[in-house]
Amino acid sequence: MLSFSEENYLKAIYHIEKLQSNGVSTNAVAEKMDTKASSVTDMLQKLAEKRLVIYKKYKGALLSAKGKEIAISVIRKHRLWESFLVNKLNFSWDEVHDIAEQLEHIQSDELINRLDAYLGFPKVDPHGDPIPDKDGNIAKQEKIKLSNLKETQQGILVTIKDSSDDFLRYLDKKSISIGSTIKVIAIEPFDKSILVKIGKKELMITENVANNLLVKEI
Amino acid sequence: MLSFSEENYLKAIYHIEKLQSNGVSTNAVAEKMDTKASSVTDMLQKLAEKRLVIYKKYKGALLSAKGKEIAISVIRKHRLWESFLVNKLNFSWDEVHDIAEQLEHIQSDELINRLDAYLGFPKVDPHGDPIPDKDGNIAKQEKIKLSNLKETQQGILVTIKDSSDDFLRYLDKKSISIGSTIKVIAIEPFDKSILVKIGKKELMITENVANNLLVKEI
DNA sequence: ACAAATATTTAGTTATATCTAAAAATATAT
DNA sequence: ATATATTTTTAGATATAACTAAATATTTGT
Ligand SMILES: [Mn+2]
Ligand SMILES: [Mn+2]
Ligand SMILES: [Mn+2]
Ligand SMILES: [Mn+2]
Repeated sequence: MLSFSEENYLKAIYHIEKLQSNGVSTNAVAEKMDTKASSVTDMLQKLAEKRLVIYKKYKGALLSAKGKEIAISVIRKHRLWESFLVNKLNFSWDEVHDIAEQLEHIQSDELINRLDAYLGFPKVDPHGDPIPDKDGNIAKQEKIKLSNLKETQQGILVTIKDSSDDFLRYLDKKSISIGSTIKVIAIEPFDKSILVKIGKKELMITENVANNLLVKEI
Repeated sequence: MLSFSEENYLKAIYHIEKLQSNGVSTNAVAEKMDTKASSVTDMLQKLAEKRLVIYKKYKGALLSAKGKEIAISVIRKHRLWESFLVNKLNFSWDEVHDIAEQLEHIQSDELINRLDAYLGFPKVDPHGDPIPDKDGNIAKQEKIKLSNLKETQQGILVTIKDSSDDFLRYLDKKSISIGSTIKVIAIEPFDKSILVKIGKKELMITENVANNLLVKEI
């Protein structure tokens, strides 16, 4: 039985690992966890002792098979609870993350598997992120940044990369949601801002926004 | 923001207070929490410092208004989650307590109030215990021990006093559930065992069982 | 290759929550 | 009333998970 803190570290390492190929640095974890590097070192040593990460001094950490399995199970729980909050309790997608941060640590396989069934085995959470199944398999999503599309191309929004409350509320305001079809009308060479068409409306979005909208090209 | 441990102590004190009129003794709390008296003393001092209990050395503790409010809110969460687990996720009533012990510490008023609404504002949990409303009001239940009924009297089962898994499974096996009408046919003077009629079946129960079945006389 | 900058670890401190053993207060029984 | 038993508190220890400051290792730029 791991502490909340240990589980959160494993999850953070998992997310950072996906962005790089080398070992996850102490500082990267410290930034993600909003803590100090020295605290991270302590925890990495403890997790290494428990064989949940492979850790070499000054060289960073990588999840072991067991560590990865736990990280994925925490992510599964997080995303299923977010789905429950949105689909059953009618929370909006910008309100659920902090509550799911708590719920993801509830220990009961039976609970999470029944919740999964109750929700109809959803494939993605309210932000379009894939939900690992009970064996830890994660469906591969075909997705590219909207900013990689060229003029006249279009895509279906599948995932929000930045799930901050502010960004999610911006999207609500502009009526952009998972499943929206987005067509690139024109790209401004000066600042890479993009004129897009969503439904019947045309809309100007910044490059930053376009970098955080992951679409499946159609 | 209180720790899980502080919340659990407040809940334990609340439950013990209801059984007695005087201050709650250190030992009583230690037994309920399955911990040592010295640990309880530490915690009572801390809770007194935070004005959640009124504590006099060697004289035990009583909840302050604020402490009582928190205890009731934890109990509300516990019972609502138990209701969710049974009514929505189809757990049986003997499987939900331990999971609710974890869920009761999730911090979000919005969550618990939406859950309450989602469940249709249930008045009692799966064991017949009353669920406090969001203002902390607890509906008063008219209930007496089945063992207090005399021959030929009958009652409707409203609450299970001992909610241990073993007792709940015993009741399942005998098809006794909340709402069952139970009629006292005969009381054996020697050991106070009772012959009861439930539905169409007659059944012999021990005095101990009868003490843990709380009924509304009809 | 070396100095400077940066990243990481170590050492020592704090806070929480537990424990055991000993001391002190209270309750009980003759 | 006084000895004995019981309950409760205190003192001191351990484990977890943070922190700051200092030491050390690694990386970068010239
Ligand atoms: Mn989230
Ligand atoms: Mn999400
Ligand atoms: Mn319970
Ligand atoms: Mn209950």
